[in-house]
Amino acid sequence: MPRVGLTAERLTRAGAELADEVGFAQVTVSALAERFGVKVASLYSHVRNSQDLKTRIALLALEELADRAAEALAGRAGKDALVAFANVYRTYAREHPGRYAAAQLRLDPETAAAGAGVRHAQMTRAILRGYDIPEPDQTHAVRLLGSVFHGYVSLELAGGFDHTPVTAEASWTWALDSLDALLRERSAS
Amino acid sequence: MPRVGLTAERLTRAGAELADEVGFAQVTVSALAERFGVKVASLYSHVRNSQDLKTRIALLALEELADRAAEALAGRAGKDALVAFANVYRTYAREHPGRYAAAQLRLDPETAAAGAGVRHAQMTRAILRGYDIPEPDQTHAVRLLGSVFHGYVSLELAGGFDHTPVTAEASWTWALDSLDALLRERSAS
DNA sequence: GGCGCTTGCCTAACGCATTTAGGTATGCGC
DNA sequence: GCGCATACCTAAATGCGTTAGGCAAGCGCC
Repeated sequence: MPRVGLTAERLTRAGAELADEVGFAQVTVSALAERFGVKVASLYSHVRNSQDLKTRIALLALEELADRAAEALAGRAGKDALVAFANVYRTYAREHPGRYAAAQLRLDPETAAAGAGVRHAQMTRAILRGYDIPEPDQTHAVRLLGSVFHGYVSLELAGGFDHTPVTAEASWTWALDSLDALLRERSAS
Repeated sequence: MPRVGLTAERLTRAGAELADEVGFAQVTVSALAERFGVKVASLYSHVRNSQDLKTRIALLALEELADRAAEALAGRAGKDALVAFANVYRTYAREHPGRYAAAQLRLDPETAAAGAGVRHAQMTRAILRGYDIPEPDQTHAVRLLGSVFHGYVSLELAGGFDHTPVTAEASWTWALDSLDALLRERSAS
């Protein structure tokens, strides 16, 4: 019986792919073992348990998202940065629905802090630099942006925007235009 | 062995309570049977399977939410209606986190259409009557409102707004003020 | 009050996922 | 070519979901 060469990272990546294919909730130790042509128990040498595996996938997704967002933000400011950043989230969720669902996993605070969570917070705040909004409004604005991005993407992914002549694209653009106008309104200048 | 008097409705209500106590994901046929002091198989006379049970809980939550929202909207218009409606969602999610999670369950289209989903859509649109927004902007606005409500509540419930001096309350009020201003801006008048 | 019938709840059994304990053999370093 | 670490295995326990079939509770009827 040849050695497959499992590692925690390979399992995590394969788990992420599996999540995109069949949904994060359907990611199971058994399914992953089958995908590698290996017995279930073998995975427990590399991953503590099912929860550990899911946490790793969540952290991978958060990392990937943060990387994409950082690249999108580079060299942009103002509305340009806002739109680019927002589109990273939306595109990632559409391309990788399973990973996006994984990123929503409730992590215990230390795990979240150790991961890319901090980078996300910093980047959202960075967008607002172009709008020059004083505290505490800046924190309010960070939360509003996060809510709109996450809320819109969730509802769209859940199919909430189907069955209407008005496209999800158009509403997305409208929402971003509105947010931009709103932030300019709240600017200190 | 005395008859307990199980019905689908009693199971659904108990399931909803259980969801609020331990989380929707932890609502299981076994746990529910134990709560009634009854063997697991007995539930299958009243509920088709685990999925059916979860669907019933989701529909109950959607119904309750719609009822509360309808009551909040009665006799209100404009920003008053907006704030009241938004607070119904937020308060419900805080009081009944398990039920709120249940309401997010992916339902097949016919089930969703038969339930309270339509009422929710109609009520969100009703809020906008006070702002007199023409189509297609009205649809865009409906989606933006839904995104903010759902997104904010989700993030707050996930603990995303802890660990800062700025309270979640203040940001919520700020967000609603901003939405009101934005909608007045887009009004046809 | 006794009779039968519906049906609420039961026991028994199977399938599948998770997890642990302990065995085997592979292939790297010497 | 040898030894050792360890990658992967078998075996077995546990727990949840689900189905099939049985017993008796309590209602309706006389």
